[in-house]
Amino acid sequence: MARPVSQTQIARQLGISQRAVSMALRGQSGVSEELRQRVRELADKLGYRDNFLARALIEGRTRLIGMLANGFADAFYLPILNAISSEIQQSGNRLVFCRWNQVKHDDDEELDSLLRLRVDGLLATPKTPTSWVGGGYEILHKQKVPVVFIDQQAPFDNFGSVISDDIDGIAQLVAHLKSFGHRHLLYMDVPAGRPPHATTSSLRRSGFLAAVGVEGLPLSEHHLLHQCFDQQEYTANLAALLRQNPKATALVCFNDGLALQVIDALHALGIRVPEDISVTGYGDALQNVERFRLPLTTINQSTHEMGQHAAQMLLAMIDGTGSAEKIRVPVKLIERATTAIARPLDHQ
Amino acid sequence: MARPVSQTQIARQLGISQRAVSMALRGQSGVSEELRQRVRELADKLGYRDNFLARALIEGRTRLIGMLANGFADAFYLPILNAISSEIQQSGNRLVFCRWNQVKHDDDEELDSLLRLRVDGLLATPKTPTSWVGGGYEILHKQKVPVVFIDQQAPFDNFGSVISDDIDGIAQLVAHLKSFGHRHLLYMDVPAGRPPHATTSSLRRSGFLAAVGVEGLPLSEHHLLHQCFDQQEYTANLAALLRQNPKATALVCFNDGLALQVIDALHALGIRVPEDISVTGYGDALQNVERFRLPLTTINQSTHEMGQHAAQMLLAMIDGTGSAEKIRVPVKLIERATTAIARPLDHQ
DNA sequence: TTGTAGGCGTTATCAG
DNA sequence: CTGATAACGCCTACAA
Repeated sequence: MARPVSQTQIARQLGISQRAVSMALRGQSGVSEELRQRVRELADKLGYRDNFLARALIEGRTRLIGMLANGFADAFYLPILNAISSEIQQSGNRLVFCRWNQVKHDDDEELDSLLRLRVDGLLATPKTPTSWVGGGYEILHKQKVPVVFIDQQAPFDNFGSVISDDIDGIAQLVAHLKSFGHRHLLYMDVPAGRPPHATTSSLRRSGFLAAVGVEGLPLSEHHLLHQCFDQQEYTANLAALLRQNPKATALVCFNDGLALQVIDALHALGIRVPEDISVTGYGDALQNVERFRLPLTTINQSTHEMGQHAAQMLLAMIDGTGSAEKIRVPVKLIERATTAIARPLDHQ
Repeated sequence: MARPVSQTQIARQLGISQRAVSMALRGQSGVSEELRQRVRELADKLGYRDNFLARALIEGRTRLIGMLANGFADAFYLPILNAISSEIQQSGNRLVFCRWNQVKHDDDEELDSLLRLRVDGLLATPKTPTSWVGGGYEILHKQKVPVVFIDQQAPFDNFGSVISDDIDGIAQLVAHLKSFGHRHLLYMDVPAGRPPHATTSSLRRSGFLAAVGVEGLPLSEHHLLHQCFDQQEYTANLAALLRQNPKATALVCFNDGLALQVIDALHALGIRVPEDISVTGYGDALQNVERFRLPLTTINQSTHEMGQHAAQMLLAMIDGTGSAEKIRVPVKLIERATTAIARPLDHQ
């Protein structure tokens, strides 16, 4: 690919200065109308396009927005990405999409790469490091690059964040189950402290404990089962948990994906959902869920709005009309088919 | 956001030339080891990062790859996007994501914006214009920007393309239905010539006609029903079509999404699937489809591979180790629950 | 109305 | 081994 046409080339062909070309093309005064015509014509003929990089170098802004996320596999993030790409594009900026490094446990490489690109701002669903200090995010923080976290608490004051109300969501689920007569609930979690879900995981777990307390329900010593990705093994683990908690009639799962795994395990154990045990998901991330054999009762997180909020906040931070806020988007319970009136069952 | 540290600033602080800093940081010979140390230390301390824009200006390449697509809503493209983002990132390039303009009927604005950014290459699932000449794509063609089309025939020799074998896919569906004893098939299409599906639509429709001929099945005069997005209206249209074709026992749908709509319409008419009428989808784009009440028989298009092929081809075109190819990815029939042995039914 | 000069942050080509 | 100096494509002063 040969180098594209530059203003200098046009100027040379016309025997004029490069500056005249620049002025003419941008419609600024300082060039005769006649010369402007000639410049325009030649530019069109040669297929001239202004070089965004060169301008960015001068202006000190690139109109590039970094977007860091865990790929496009998780359906939960799709409405968020959709909203974001839409907002960013409308604003005349461009989205540089950056995937999580699937092996490393931080985002430092990706952040470095985005920083070298001189993005004007960053939207991120970050991996959660054990500590935010000393890592790539602290560099953004110090350099005052506008950053908005999505689905993750902001670790610095000058970072914006858009999260959803996990505590309230879990509370709604627990209240819902209680209203169905459930008294012994168990919480199904993802592996502790592991990305991608580290923050929401701890929030929902503690939210569960709090909600159970508020509702005055008994709390089992073994109220929690961590996910493992071998379905056989998970089924065995779940069987053991139910044996330890024979009165349990409802399982509150960290998210929709885990809920599906739990339901499969229950079915493998010959336990019916929701007749024998109720199950709840979280996120309402499953597409076409109303077509499922067993549509999941879950919490909807208004993901599209989350994306919109995040993009708009970031754009406002960049052009100085707004500052970093912490936005908490409300959630709502979606009652479908995996929860029902409690019917105590003896697991043995 | 203040301007980030530059080599010149480092040089000034150290009282040396900017060039020395450049050499030192890139580990090139021409600088004493001792000076290199001092440069490195100060650079780290100041949080120096090389400016990609400046380098791109000189090198004439940006390591930016444009990706033009219709957002993140259509599940069919997600594995493609996933594969692409993965490949691009591994290669040390970055993806600039560009959404379709939802109102215009061409991609010219987006292409212009990408061209001004000087992307090194473009991956696209383009809108299909009535003519490729005179539009934005012809400009890329003339300027010899590496381009790979996905799920769309390439209109120029120097464009690569990765498509899947629609003709064969439809043929497999027709053969499958015939083996179940179906003789009267109808084809359900999307609105003619309308993006996003213009090309695949015409391919599948003609593939259907061809396959029906090859299999020696009768072809009704009214073999086709176009999608409309009002479900009420669509149901009425479908009822009319079935009245015109009382012998029809199988409906071949343009894609999975349409198949779902068709199934809903059939159910609204009190027609059972697959007992009364068999329905096929296309694309295998539905997530968790095995959990549906009615898992769809469909054609799997190996979307992940399509993305990989496209990205790898584009990267090879960019670095000159490969050229534009036309890749046709094979498809395979996935038999699930919406097709069954034909049982003629009188629709009246 | 036009041209010249300087700079944005880099790399590359020269001399010294 | 080092330091000016000129690109890259563009913009903004300033001078003509």
